[in-house]
Order: sequence, then structure tokens, then C-alpha cells
Amino acid sequence: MLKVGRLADYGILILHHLGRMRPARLAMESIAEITHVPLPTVRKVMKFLVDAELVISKRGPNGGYQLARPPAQVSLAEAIAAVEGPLALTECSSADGQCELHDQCDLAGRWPGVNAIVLRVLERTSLADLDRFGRHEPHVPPPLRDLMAPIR
Amino acid sequence: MLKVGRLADYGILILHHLGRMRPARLAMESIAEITHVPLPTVRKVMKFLVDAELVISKRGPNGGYQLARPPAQVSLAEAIAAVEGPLALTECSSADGQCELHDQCDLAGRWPGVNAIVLRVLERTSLADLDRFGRHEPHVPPPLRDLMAPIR
DNA sequence: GCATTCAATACTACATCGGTATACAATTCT
DNA sequence: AGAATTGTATACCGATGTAGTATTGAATGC
Ligand code: SF4
Ligand code: SF4
Repeated sequence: MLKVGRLADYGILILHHLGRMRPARLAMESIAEITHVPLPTVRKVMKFLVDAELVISKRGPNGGYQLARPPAQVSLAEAIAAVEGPLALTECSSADGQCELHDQCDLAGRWPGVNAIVLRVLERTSLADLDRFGRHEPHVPPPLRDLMAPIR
Repeated sequence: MLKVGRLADYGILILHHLGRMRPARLAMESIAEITHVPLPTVRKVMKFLVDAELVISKRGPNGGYQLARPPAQVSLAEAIAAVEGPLALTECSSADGQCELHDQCDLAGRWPGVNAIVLRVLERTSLADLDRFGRHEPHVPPPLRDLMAPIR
């Protein structure tokens, strides 16, 4: 598993679309139509994206949403964090949360390292990079190429 | 977020302990005591680990569990997959599941690439590597060093 | 002022997950 | 054989979180 929630998934999907339209503004209803995500759900997601300052909103006639930065400067890590909160594989991964075992656990201090690595991967993959992955024919973005090298 | 479930967390914790004891056998009750994980929960986790053939079990007096392979040959990816199923960031990440948007979604074919990359990271981090991460002083395991290089 | 469009809140149905209880099967030792 | 030990299997429960919905309110622009 280790899956990203549906809402975050939608968030990325929407951000991606906004990226293609940039710098045009897109109304919430249009977003729902294009992405086929139910409107009320879009509403909820947009709130997160605005709060995270990933998109700029404007009200009134001809209002809508607009990607705040070029797609190449928006990482998947940011997008996911915007919707689901900061990446934390375990409770003790980042600013130690509230794991009751924390004191007696051998692995307590060791997770942040792992966490940092996968975070780094997501940070280095931008919305623009997503396009490069192509449909069913993965093209690894430059910053990650060294890691993937032994794969294909 | 993007967190690994508590059960998988426990699983790794247990595997790690078994690794230190190897090749000794450890009874379920002992595992519960040492790791401070509630016994019934240990019971549930062990089933997954046995099914995945990560540990070998033996019944009867002086029975218990034993790590099937050297800790350096057990990856976090395997451990997590054993408990939570195969890694799939989104529904369409691996063998396309059942996302109703799949046909009309621009990103449908693009996730497997991302998925493969983070999977690769978890595959390259073994139980033995966990130790090297040290407490609060991360030491990146060799196979990932190139990726982390620009960080510190 | 009025149409348009986003913002905020509250709520519900549902799934998943962590955790528990209980009955059962296999192994060893005497 | 029989008792003690240890893992296996199943079924269940309650808390938590998630996806989705509804309603009402506030800002913008003409
Ligand atoms: S302290 Fe141990 S048990 Fe608690 S979250 Fe960290 S690794 Fe898991
Ligand atoms: S098809 Fe689109 S919406 Fe469905 S899981 Fe894949 S990315 Fe998410």
C-alpha cells in the first residue's frame, strides 16, 4: 500500500491541469468538468491548495483559480503536503509526534533518515516532470536519473 | 502524511529485532515483551511476515520465529509489502486497479513511473541499513548516497 | 444591485485500521 | 500416550479517518 489519499491525488490532477492552462484562470466548475472530479470534492481540495499558496484564487465574475508558480517549480511533495499534511512515514519520522513507544523503541531515531530520502524524491519531481513520464513509457526526470539508472 | 501503517511499522520493528537475534529463535511472547507491542497485535503481524516468508516459524516447546534471511537482504519495501500489500501510491500506479476516472484521466499512465522510483528507494534500504542511520545522525546507506549527496 | 464565483462550516456514510478474544493445530518432552 | 508449549486461524469490535455532500456567507465586478 503506502498510498497517497484520493484527495491528494485529485489535488495533483487539478494542479497539473492548472499548469497546462497557466496563466489562464479556471473556474471551479470548469475544473470539475474537465477533471471529472465531483464538484463538491473539488471545492474541498481547492481550499487546501489555496491555503498552501499553490494556487491563487479570485472571486467574482471571471474569477477562478490560477497556478501560483510555473509547473516546473511545484513539487509533488508540496502538492501532497498541501492536502494531507507534511510527509511522515511514521509518527517518529519528523518532529516526533506522539508514539507511546517512542522511548523504548530501537528505531525511534532512525526513521527521520528514511523519511528524508523519500521526501527528497518527491521534492525533486515537479508537475512538469510528470508530463515527461509519458504514458506507459517512463522517462525519468534528470534530477533522479542517477537513482533510476540501474533499472532500465 | 503518506504514512506507513502502524502494523507495518511494528512489522519492521520486529524484523529488526529478529535480525539482531539471528539466527536464534524468539517466541512470540518474548517479541511482545522486548518490543512493547501488545501481544495480540504481534500475533497478527507475525502471520503476515510468515506468509511473506520473511520469517520462519516453528511450533512446540522452544519454538518461535527466526528471520529467514540476513538483515542486509531484507528490504523495507518487502517488509511493508508483506503487511500492507504492494506499494501503490495511487490506484493506477501498479497493475491498474479500479479507478473510475482512469479512462479520462491525464495522469493515468504517468504514475507508475513515480511509483517505481519511490519503490526503488525502499527496495534499496535494508534492515541492516536502518542501523546505519544512527540515532538522530543520519548516515545514508551507499546505494542511496548519490541521491542524497546534494542535501548535506 | 445583482449576478457570479470563491470561502467556511458542519454533517454523514463508509472504509480501514488497530486491537482483542477464542478456539484450534502442531511439536516436543516425559 | 499425554501434558505442556507454542504458533495458526477466524471472527469480531470500536475508534479513527476519509470521501463526499449540503448549506450558508462573503468578496468581486459590471
Ligand atoms: S517510535 Fe518506534 S513504534 Fe513508534 S513510530 Fe517510531 S518506529 Fe514506530
Ligand atoms: S487515474 Fe487519475 S484519478 Fe485515478 S488514480 Fe490514477 S491519477 Fe488518480
